[in-house]
Amino acid sequence: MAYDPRPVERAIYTRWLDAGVFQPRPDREPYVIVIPPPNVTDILHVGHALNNTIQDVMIRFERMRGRAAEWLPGTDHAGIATQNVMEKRLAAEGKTRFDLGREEFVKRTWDYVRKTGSTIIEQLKIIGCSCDWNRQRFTFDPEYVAAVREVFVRLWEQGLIYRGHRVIHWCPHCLTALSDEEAEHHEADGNLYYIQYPLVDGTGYITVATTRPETMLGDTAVAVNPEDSRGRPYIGKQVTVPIANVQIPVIADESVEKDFGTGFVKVTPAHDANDFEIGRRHKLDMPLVMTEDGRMDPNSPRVPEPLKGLDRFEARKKIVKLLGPLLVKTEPHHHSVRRCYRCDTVVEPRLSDQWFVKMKPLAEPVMRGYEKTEFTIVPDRWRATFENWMDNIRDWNISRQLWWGHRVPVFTCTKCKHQWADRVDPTACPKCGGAVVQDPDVLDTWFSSWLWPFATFGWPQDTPDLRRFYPGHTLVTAPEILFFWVARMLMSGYHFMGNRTPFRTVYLHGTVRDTKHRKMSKSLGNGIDPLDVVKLYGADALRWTLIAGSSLGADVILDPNDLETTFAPGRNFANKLWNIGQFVLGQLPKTVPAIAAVDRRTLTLADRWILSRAQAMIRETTSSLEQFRLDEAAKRCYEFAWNELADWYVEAVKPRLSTGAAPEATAILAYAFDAILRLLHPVVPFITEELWQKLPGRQADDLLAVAPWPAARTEFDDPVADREFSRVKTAIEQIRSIRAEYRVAPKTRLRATIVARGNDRPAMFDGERETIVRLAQLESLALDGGSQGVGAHAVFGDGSEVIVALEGTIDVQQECRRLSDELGRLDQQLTTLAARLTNESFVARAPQDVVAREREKEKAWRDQRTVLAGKLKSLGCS
RNA sequence: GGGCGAAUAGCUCAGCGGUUCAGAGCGCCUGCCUUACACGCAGGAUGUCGGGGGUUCGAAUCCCUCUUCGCCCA
Repeated sequence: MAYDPRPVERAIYTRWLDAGVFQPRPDREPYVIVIPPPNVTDILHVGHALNNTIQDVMIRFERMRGRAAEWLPGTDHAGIATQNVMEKRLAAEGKTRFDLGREEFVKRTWDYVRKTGSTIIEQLKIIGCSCDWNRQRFTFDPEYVAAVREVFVRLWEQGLIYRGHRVIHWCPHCLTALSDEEAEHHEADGNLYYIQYPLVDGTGYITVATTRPETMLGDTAVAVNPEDSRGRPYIGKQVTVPIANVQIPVIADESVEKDFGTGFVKVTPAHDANDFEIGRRHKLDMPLVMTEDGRMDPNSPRVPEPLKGLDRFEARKKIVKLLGPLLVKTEPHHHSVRRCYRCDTVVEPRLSDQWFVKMKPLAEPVMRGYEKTEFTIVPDRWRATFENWMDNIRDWNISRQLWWGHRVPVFTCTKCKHQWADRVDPTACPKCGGAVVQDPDVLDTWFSSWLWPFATFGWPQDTPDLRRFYPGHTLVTAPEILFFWVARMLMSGYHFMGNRTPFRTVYLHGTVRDTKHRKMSKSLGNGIDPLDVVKLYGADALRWTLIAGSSLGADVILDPNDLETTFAPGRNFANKLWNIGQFVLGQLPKTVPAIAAVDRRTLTLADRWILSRAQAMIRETTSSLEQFRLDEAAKRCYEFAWNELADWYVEAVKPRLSTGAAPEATAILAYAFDAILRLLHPVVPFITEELWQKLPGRQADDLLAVAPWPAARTEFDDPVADREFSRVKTAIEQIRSIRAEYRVAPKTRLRATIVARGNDRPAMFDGERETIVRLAQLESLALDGGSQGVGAHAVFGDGSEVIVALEGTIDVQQECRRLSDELGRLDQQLTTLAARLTNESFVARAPQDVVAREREKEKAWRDQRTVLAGKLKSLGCS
């Protein structure tokens, strides 16, 4: 029967919730993760699933290790995104936010958020996230709002917030300013337009090159590099801007690139950040020629009649036409264009007044802490990127021209113009008693989420939570928001929390992409809905596939068009685990001896082997998780469960179990299965919990989610058993291989002989005789070296050999070929080995243990060769 | 223009100086419903580890360079 996760998962999650196991236990050392808060209007996509599964694996691991695991969940209010959603909804009613007015708009948004804001939170539960739901936070919780305001006022008082008049990134669709990080670079194919500006003195023209002709209406100069000899005769002269029909000077400025275009560039200080700097240096006028929504400003005297109110891209086309012969050349030009990260609209650089945070004073303590490794970034290839950004940090534009957000707490007196930031809304000017107006803008959403690691625990109050859970331990997120969020959290943490880092490790995971390596996105329609996957194959299968399929920091490639193939690894493994469980549980009596009570002298080789393998698995899995190598941990468990426990041990003990009198076997089976369930629990929590509940000896309120993490028992380490049982496996595999090669029918039982080399080998094989007979489908197994008869031969690495009796079916020719192929392969290996060992430099310069190992290898191979050659001779092969 | 990363089996990826190291999963081929599992079992095939140069006794693994792709920053 195939495993059906559906009836299991929901019930298990409810049990965990009822038992309260997701809350941090008292009196334990905390282990803290704060969730990267998803947007309150978001629905779960597979990127969230990856991000949160990684966090869940870590938190479950540490919880089982006995830590007070605190995984704080929540959402952020997502200013631009949420406002966009609301405006779209209003548009469906044929309305705009301006029809409603600010107050009503915010009220409606709140209604919407209250209704739908828990969607993504509920979805996290479906994929098994073990967050501390009692401490769920929202960046608009009253306490959080107070924290944001406190931070703003403190920064204001510290002189770290200022009003800046400069060119910023403006989104004409969202109608707000954006920070540098929110205006994303995109490669684009455009044109470079060469335009002639006539000299006022009538002596000719100056040709400028531009990618954005529509901005020429706002030109206030033409600039040329002072080093550029082509420009010298013209500096100081006046030219006429075509179409706008205004006269502007030709100036010299060092920032102009001589190699770009003609060497002459137009300067539009109000619509280009570089030009703004030129304008400032030369005290140029800075006229805006576009409206906020990206149309040519009808009220600007520089915009001629036919262009008034025209969209900027329409205006570009029209201007190109109007220029006529003044447009001397158009050439294709590949360049980078900034787009709004929320709506993908091409960003318009725009001169305006905004609130900025001075970043240098905030960045410096972080970098000091970074140098002292108070926090680390994994994988560490991101270090360079982080350092570069921090070292070249630029001030942060925090004002947004939105309605949905934390209102900027800056107040201005209408009478005396006094301006200040306040913790409470003032009723009158403290200086003159005049009427007061508040700044209409709101704060960047990141200006609230950068406080997440401490504002969620009650800051600025000195709460017990804050004392206990700050600083946290691990932050798990995508590299895309390293600057947006991670760097800024570090800054706020060091600044407001006594120079202490908010977390020790920043774990940056990869991006989920489709098979064409494109980021999954709604607009491309190449996304995978994690809930579809859960419905089809279960949350465990989803989690397994994401975790086992992505190594540290690597991108995850999934095929949205073939969920079956994509998630087969997880589904198959869950099914396998389930069936191992069905078998094991079916075999175990009501009470099973504790592993510590087992008399080790009575154990078989297979028993000792699986116990030894279990210890190796415990150590390696634990160590991999400690190093954030979740994929390695998952795969190591897979290997034990499937390739060691199921394929070999379970098969080996079946006969003993069927006698009903093998207490050691049941104890070992129970122990090994219990261990694998514990180690796998962080990755596949549902199925492991379900199976674990059914193991003998469980109390009604026992839960795997809070069961102790296994510790390796050194008394079961058994290198001899590891080695010897692998010989048994080899013997079985060789016989199976011979069977397949000679097309022996599966049900036919054969006689075989093993001629064991080495003093204790015969006894060792004798001890596992039953296993070999059973798993190789033998009729009998001789170990005395006699009665070899006619048969197929194989020689192992240690010189032991096996002969499978095949009277009648044996083909001597084929047998000769098999064995001489084998001999040829060995000879080739021996040749390279010999070359190495006769190489004086190797013997002299390679480490002694390597040389010794090579010598041993040579001896073993020679023995093997001798046996093989003898075989060939006795068969009469030429 | 600067920086980072990737290139290994048909696909998705491990391995990142020395054990038969050329691997896993999926796919493929052959044979099996062996009473836990056909989402399975057993047996197989498949790669000049992107090209070229170098360092080393020894290189998928380190260095240089080229090509292709991706990301970040100007």
